[in-house]
Amino acid sequence: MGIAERKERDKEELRERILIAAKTLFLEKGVEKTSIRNIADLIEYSPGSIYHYFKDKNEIFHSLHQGGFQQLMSRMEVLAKVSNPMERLKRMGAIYVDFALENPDMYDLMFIKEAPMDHVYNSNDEQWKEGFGTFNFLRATIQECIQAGHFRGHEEEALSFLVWSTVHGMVSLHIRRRCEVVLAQRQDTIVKDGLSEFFTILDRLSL
Amino acid sequence: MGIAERKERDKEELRERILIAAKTLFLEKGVEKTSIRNIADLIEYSPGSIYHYFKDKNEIFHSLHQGGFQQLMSRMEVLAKVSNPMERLKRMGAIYVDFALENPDMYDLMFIKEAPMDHVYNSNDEQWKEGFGTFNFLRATIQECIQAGHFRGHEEEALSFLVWSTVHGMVSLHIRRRCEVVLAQRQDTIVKDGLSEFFTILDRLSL
DNA sequence: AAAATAAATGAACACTGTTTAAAATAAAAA
DNA sequence: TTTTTATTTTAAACAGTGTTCATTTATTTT
Repeated sequence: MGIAERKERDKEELRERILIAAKTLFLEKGVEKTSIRNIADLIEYSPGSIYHYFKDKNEIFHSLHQGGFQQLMSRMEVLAKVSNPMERLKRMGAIYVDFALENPDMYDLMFIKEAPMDHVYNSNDEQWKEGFGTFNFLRATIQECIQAGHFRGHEEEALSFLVWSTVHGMVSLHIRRRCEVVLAQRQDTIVKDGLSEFFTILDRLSL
Repeated sequence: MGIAERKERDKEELRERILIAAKTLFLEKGVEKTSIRNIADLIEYSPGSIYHYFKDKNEIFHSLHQGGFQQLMSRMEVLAKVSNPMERLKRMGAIYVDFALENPDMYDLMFIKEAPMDHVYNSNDEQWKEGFGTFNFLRATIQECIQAGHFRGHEEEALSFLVWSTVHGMVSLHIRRRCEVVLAQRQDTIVKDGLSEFFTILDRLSL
């Protein structure tokens, strides 16, 4: 009965090759400008054959996007060892920004892109609950900060939203290229610089 | 000599009709999914004729994009009367958020939607840079705040980017409905609440 | 009325995502 | 081994895209 299993493995392998090719091209020239024919060319198969492994182009995005939340969550795991909540909060922000800058297309799919990904957020997708978990982790950390005497006068939920918004705002303006004209001469460092300004503010709020 | 002028007016009128049709469709189904043929159908002209009034699709987007900035800029004009820079900064944030919440589609077009036109951001279009006058106004205001003794230890440009990012982050997460799952019970107020948390932080940084 | 000018058109080109009937290949059964 | 069955891959086709351009249509000038 090893033949059926080998066939299954072969099929899974080609599926994986499609995903790798798609990811390569998405990162190289963007999702919209990558065609099914481009992907097919790269793996040396016909365009039609891709539709044997994925329903459509969106399903390829979705498949890659699932991996995205898993990646982000696994990056956050090192924070379990950071006992100081303020330190944890800052390192959380750094991990979030790093992830976004290193995987802009993935981040785009996860937090910026609209319509075709709506079903992801309405479904009981396990990976989405992972993302939900990330925000709850932020809230818990901020709650700890408050209990430790920081952020006096602030409300936990709204402050958590504000913190999330701040890092999301920076990386999404960068990813959608809204700071290129306005901050042309320091495109590469502006997000990191903004983050360090944010850390300065957080430190000042701790006193 | 009134004939030439009438022709000029007619031409300008058709140009305007193209823009209105494009705006309608862009906001309705997105820039990428709106075709030149769609626009032509709506104004009951042939697709080719649109190229008599705009170099390409990018130029149509560009034109609408600028109009949005002009709108936002005109709302900011009342701030000229606010002499206290910290007060001006806060009211600027409120105007920005209000504009975004009242015109989510236009905001989407201006700051969130994928901007397919590379040449726009790479060009040294003077008029385009005018569109970003709002950001320069923010920078000037923060510069004034620093000169008045606020934001000690902060760097003006990076801080300006951070402030912009914070308000952009909140409204864009709201517009793209990323807080619905995570903050289901206070969708309607979370942006305003987040902004008020932000104001609290700004006040604390003034001391 | 004829000539010159400007505007609008529709067909064509090279792309896109996706579907599908047919062909090639591999596996199972005779 | 040969035939039948199932699967995988393909090429062609469909309907769409942005854009170009020769041709037609309408308007203005002579």
